[in-house]
Amino acid sequence: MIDLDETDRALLRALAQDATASAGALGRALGLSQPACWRRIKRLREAGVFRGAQLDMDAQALGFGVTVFLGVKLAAKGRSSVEDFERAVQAIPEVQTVEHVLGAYDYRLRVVARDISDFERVLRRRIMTLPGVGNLDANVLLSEERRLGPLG
Amino acid sequence: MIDLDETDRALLRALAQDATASAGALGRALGLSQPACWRRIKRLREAGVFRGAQLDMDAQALGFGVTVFLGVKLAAKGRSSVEDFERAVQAIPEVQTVEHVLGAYDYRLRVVARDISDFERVLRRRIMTLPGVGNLDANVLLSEERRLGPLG
DNA sequence: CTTGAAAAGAACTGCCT
DNA sequence: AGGCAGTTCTTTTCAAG
Repeated sequence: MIDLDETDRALLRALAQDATASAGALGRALGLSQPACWRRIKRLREAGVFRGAQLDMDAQALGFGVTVFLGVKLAAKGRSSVEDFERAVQAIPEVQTVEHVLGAYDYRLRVVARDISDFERVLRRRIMTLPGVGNLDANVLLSEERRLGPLG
Repeated sequence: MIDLDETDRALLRALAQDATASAGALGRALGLSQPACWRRIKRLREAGVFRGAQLDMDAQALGFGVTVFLGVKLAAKGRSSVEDFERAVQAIPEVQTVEHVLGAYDYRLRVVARDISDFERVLRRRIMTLPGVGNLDANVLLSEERRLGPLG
């Protein structure tokens, strides 16, 4: 845990929106020289603030028009059940995110499909055959907005 | 919607993991020359496949140790209720993602907090005072794994 | 698609205020 | 802490085969 001043927050805000921005460009935007900005970035990186810079692509443009969130409750929760489930779910290509959670569900999955009938195929042949699956709950994504959170 | 060959998929796979990788480095990894790889990237970018390259940061390292997913069901679903809710929820800094969904909930929120007692503050003073909120359901994030999905 | 080269820009280093 | 000047490296970009 590191403490940030206002300039660091502005830097993180900018980087959250465009991870490919250079130190020079960021410095110009913040009224900082290139080396000063670079040193701040280096400090943040060494503090372990950056988990990675992953490109997010337009699923629609790639032909995946349907995104569904699945809440999964396991039927049995022994250790082997959990491990079996995790191993099996990671082999499903349509699953983009696996979140292990505590609450009404045990797992939350983000699943993409080409269309609704394609999703039905994934659900019946992939999801419902997973080992140990109990209750399922589905929510279809209509729209989403990502914000910066309090991290900036 | 664009059609991709196997090399394009490999490219997207690599970029999904590290959006800052250069055309040269990607080309070396794929057995492609730098200009060839660069042209493919340009083609993908112009096809609108890239939504952006956002840096994801370690919330833990920034002092936010608790992530909670909230399922929100609105009490009333008139148009003004929806608009009021959306406007109000976007003013809460602790909310990182707002997903408008269809199903058991109307919205799914990703909320971060410093710790559990900080989350209680957010919940009581921010979330529960949102206009039109009906039922709430919470899931605490234990761990998560992002995968590539079928886009690669 | 490849190699090769030129041009541009980014990363990094000392030194100074 | 930030700025300036400079070097070195990478990346982009444009040729030509």
